[in-house]
Amino acid sequence: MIKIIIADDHAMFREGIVSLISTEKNIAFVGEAKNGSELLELLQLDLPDVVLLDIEMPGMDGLETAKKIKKQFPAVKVLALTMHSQSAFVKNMIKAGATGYILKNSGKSELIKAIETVYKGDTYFADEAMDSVMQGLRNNEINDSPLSSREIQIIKLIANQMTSSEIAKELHLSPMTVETHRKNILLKLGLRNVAGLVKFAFQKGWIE
Amino acid sequence: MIKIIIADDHAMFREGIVSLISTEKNIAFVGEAKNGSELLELLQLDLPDVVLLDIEMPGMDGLETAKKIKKQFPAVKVLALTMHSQSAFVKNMIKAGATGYILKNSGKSELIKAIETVYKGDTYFADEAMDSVMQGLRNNEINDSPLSSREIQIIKLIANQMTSSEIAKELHLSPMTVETHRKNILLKLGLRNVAGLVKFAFQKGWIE
DNA sequence: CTCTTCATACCTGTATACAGGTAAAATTGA
DNA sequence: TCAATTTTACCTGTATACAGGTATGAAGAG
Repeated sequence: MIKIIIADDHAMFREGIVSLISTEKNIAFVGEAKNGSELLELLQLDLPDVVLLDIEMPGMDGLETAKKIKKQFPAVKVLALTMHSQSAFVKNMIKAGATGYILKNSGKSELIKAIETVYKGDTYFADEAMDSVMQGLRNNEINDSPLSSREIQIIKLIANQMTSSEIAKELHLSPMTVETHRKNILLKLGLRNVAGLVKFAFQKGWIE
Repeated sequence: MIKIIIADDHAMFREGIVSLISTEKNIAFVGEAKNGSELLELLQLDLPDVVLLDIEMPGMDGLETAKKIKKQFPAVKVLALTMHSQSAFVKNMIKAGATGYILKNSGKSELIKAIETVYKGDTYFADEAMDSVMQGLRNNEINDSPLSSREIQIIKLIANQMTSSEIAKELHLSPMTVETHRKNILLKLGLRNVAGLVKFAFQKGWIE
């Protein structure tokens, strides 16, 4: 019997998945969480074999949560569950310790297969996700490091319609420095311009 | 017996909801669609009472789909199903003919209640959605985006990281024309640059 | 049939962003 | 403590965006 917990901010989705899996005899839900911190609390009470972890969640997101799980409960397998197949998401989740990655537009059979595979200690990655990573590697060469806190801070200000020189004043930096950060961010994320930056920030939930 | 169809691009979510509702004796699924056009095809074969319509879908989105349903099959009730409670989403769906609006982070009981309410011919709107509309009205949001359809089209392309000249090629226009549109958009909305533009587009729900 | 908005296109500038480097403190982690 | 990363800062260009105009044909509303 595989014990699993789901963490997703949408109740309807959680309940749907629980219902969908309920017919499976060798898989049982032992908990539901609507965000990362709630999940970590649950883990302290009862350890599941696998965590179905949504990447996009308000508050502590899937990335942070996965890191903490792997630190505090290394035995628990993390199966990332998301709508996006972008390489940055996938690579970050792998780094954070996820051993599986599937998309919400895959069906029940793939979900179950992924859970069983991850449970056995193997890795399971959706084809679309792997394709995306491969393509990213072909284009991007070296860069896949996540953003630093300074870079995130600057993204937020850019999204607030500020220019580099305004940001420089705000943070008591040289405009050159801000430009360098911008450049590095675009490079790391494989984006072209502010539009991509703001879009990314929105999808990350850094701005509303 | 209430006959319903669900339209959502995520198979996992669709299957989950079908499973969740399967225990209900007075509600039966008669179909599933992964986008708007697939849904319209299904409607030509068999008319359900209620359509559970996800707003965010690739290709023909929920808004367009709802309009077409109301035009071709006015008897079918549309219950909008989404993650967002922003007033722009809600208002647009109401305009498009939806008589219900619930969020994906509400639970099974609310979903069923919404389906039954809409089926009876009444309207059902999630509290969060109505609050958002009210707050929008309290501010100055009455001006239902004074933008023309061309301008909206261009905003979407800008948000897609395209430059003016690329957009010009895409739409078979002069780059100057695109620049003029950009300028007018910024002026109308009181924004400064692309960052503001993309942020606005996100808040309006024009991009995901 | 006017009046208005829309979509189209152009002009002259300046400001800002982007692309390609280099490099050296400061900080962090193993 | 030593290596890696982060944060800082600079340089040289080119491309793009932004600000300030003007203007004309077409479509729609009154």
